[in-house]
Amino acid sequence: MGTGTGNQQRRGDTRQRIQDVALELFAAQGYEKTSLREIAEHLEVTKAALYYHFKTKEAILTSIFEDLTRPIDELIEWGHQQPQPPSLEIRQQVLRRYSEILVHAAPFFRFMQENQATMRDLKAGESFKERMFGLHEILKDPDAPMTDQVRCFSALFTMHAGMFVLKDLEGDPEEKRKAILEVAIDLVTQAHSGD
Amino acid sequence: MGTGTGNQQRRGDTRQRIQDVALELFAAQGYEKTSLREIAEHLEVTKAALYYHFKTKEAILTSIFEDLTRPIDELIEWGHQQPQPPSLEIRQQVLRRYSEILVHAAPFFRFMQENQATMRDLKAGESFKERMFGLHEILKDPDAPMTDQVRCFSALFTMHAGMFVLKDLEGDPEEKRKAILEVAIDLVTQAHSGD
Amino acid sequence: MGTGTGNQQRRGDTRQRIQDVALELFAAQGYEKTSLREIAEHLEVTKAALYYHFKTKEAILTSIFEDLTRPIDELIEWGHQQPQPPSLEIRQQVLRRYSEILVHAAPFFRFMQENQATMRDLKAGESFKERMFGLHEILKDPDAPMTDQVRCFSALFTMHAGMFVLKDLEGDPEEKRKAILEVAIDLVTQAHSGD
Amino acid sequence: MGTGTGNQQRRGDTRQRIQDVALELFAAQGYEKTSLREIAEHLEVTKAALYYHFKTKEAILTSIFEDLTRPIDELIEWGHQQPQPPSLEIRQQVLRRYSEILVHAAPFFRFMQENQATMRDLKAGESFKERMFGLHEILKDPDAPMTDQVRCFSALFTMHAGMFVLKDLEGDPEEKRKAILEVAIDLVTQAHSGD
DNA sequence: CATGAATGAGACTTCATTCAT
DNA sequence: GATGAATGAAGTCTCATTCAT
Repeated sequence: MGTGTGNQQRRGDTRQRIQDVALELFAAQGYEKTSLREIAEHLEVTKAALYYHFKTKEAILTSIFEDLTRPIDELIEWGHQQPQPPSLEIRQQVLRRYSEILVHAAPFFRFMQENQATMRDLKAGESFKERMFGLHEILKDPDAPMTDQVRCFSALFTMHAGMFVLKDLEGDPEEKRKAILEVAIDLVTQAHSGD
Repeated sequence: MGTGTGNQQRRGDTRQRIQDVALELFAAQGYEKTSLREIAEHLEVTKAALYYHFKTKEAILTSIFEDLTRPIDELIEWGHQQPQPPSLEIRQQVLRRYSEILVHAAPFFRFMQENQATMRDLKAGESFKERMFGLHEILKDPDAPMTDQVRCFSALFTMHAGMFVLKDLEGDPEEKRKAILEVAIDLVTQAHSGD
Repeated sequence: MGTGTGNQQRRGDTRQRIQDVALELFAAQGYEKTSLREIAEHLEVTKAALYYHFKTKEAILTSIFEDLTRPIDELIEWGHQQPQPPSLEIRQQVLRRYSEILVHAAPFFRFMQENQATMRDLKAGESFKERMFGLHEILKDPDAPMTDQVRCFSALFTMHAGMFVLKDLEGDPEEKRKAILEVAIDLVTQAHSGD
Repeated sequence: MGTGTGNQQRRGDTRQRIQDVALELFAAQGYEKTSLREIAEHLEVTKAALYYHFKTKEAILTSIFEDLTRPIDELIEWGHQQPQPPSLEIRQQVLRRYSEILVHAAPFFRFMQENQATMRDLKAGESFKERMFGLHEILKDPDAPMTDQVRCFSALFTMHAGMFVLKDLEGDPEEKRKAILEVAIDLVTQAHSGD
């Protein structure tokens, strides 16, 4: 707040700071309702500075997306290297790992969840859907009945929606997270046992 | 509907037509990315005409919301008149009815699902969340363990997400819908039996 | 200039006034260096008002172009209805008429002459070239030698360039105009007599 | 060109390379529509590097102008050393030399022709007009009638416009060039003989 | 010789909204 | 019931330019 100092180690990390602030605001207000002016003001930079680091507004989002989405890619890749169809143990581990990923980048996934309409015609949106299907791919058994496939999807979505509900529902967050994961694991377990 | 009325049925139903077109566009592109100009053009009216029927853009959305959301209110009310905690039979019926509601106003619920960020600070958004909690209220048993409560939420979200997935997943739509309902019912059944 | 009045018969003629002011400024400063802000200020309107009447900046130019270019189209059409190859009398008359056209919309043609680079990739620019070729078409004899064809082009360009030179060269404007026309007519006459 | 020098010829000629690329782009797109970013990218340098070599964008243009315009200055100077009024032979030679000059720096003169509006308020633009009048000065006989003076101007402009037409008109380029020169010479010849 | 980072000004454009008719 | 005309605010983006390193 003082004048003179404050913009200390602000050297070379501007790009990162833009991403951070942008995500924060995108998550808080939505993508469309967040203007570049706002982002710039939060950073105490000019709008033009943003354009030095990113070609367009969408590019900011895309870059965030790429960074925060990488763990999912790695999870999918790992999944594909496991024997098919996946054992129950594998499935459960996929969910556990995914839960971990969601928690570590919660604001981002909340954003994705709440801005589907916006993302729909952005390249990043397409990629995200692909990743969801990718996850489903490694969870499901293609020869299982439709209900079991739905269960796998349900497990995924339950965890996503959990993100959104966690905030608005009473109870201890960590306990809720565990309950959600348990229900999700239960779903794939049932999908496995063939019920 | 009558015979021989020609296009005079277009008299006085402008308000309805605005709602229809607006919903169509909101669902297709999102709320923010749909401008009043666009809506007016689709209707071959001027923007000013919209303002004769609705005070603001948000009012259009709100009015749609109120119309399409009424069945949920009725469902909730019905639920509240049943003995508490609800029997399994009741719970299942709530889901069946809800599924029916979702299907009959699919574009609207798809819209709600994909525009959460936008809805968040609109009054309608708040109301929607309330309704979701209302449904949860009549599904859940407050004395059941957390996992069971999550299962009830999961049932609800699975059906919502189904709306979104139905389009992009292979398979017969009707069959998918049934599978989704089945999984949801299964979830509340487990919640009921106490694990 | 007094306050209060001044915007009298400004009813419904805004579109025309935009075109007038725009042409004036485009001619004085060039297309790119004339901003919509400037045009709006000259008219004491907001920028947004311009957009009520024209879809884009380019559309303003295009509309001016279409209005002021029509006489050329008519001349070309008239030319095409004459017997081919054209008699000397006809050729001379084409030039005389063209001279008339240039004088009556001098600022516009001066603008076209001085903003070729800008016009090149605008649709209007293409159309203009077409018209020039159209005029050449009705002036030239396709079987005459190359030099005679060049003479016809030269006649056209001499008149155009005249527009530009008239201002900066000493002498009575009307006299200069006549001299230019005479030289141009001379050129097509030579082209006709076969060198 | 030498043996074994590799790309070290790129040392110290950056200034020249900037001019080359800039002219190329100015000619292709116009001055205003060519940004320094674009120039820098074509050269695989940063914008800031341009500022090491030139003080402003306009300075780049000016420097090009000065280089490519020198032959005209020399021609004018040569013309002024000839007896006045100029003999027909002299006049013809002026045109022949000018034609040569135009051809050797065709893109530049094309640029000048197509960017008159832009050049108007640049110093370079003024200089160019002066040079054109300078050429006219050594071509014309001040005591001849107005039509003959126009003819001299026409000869000049015909050659300029030729530059522009050459591209878009059918026929062998070299043949067209000769025809244009012939017509121009014809014009000054007539101007000389007194109509 | 040249780059990386940033700025200030300003461009075109779109939007929701208003109001006299 | 609706239109024509306009506004004020704001948005995304581009540009020429600067300066410490």
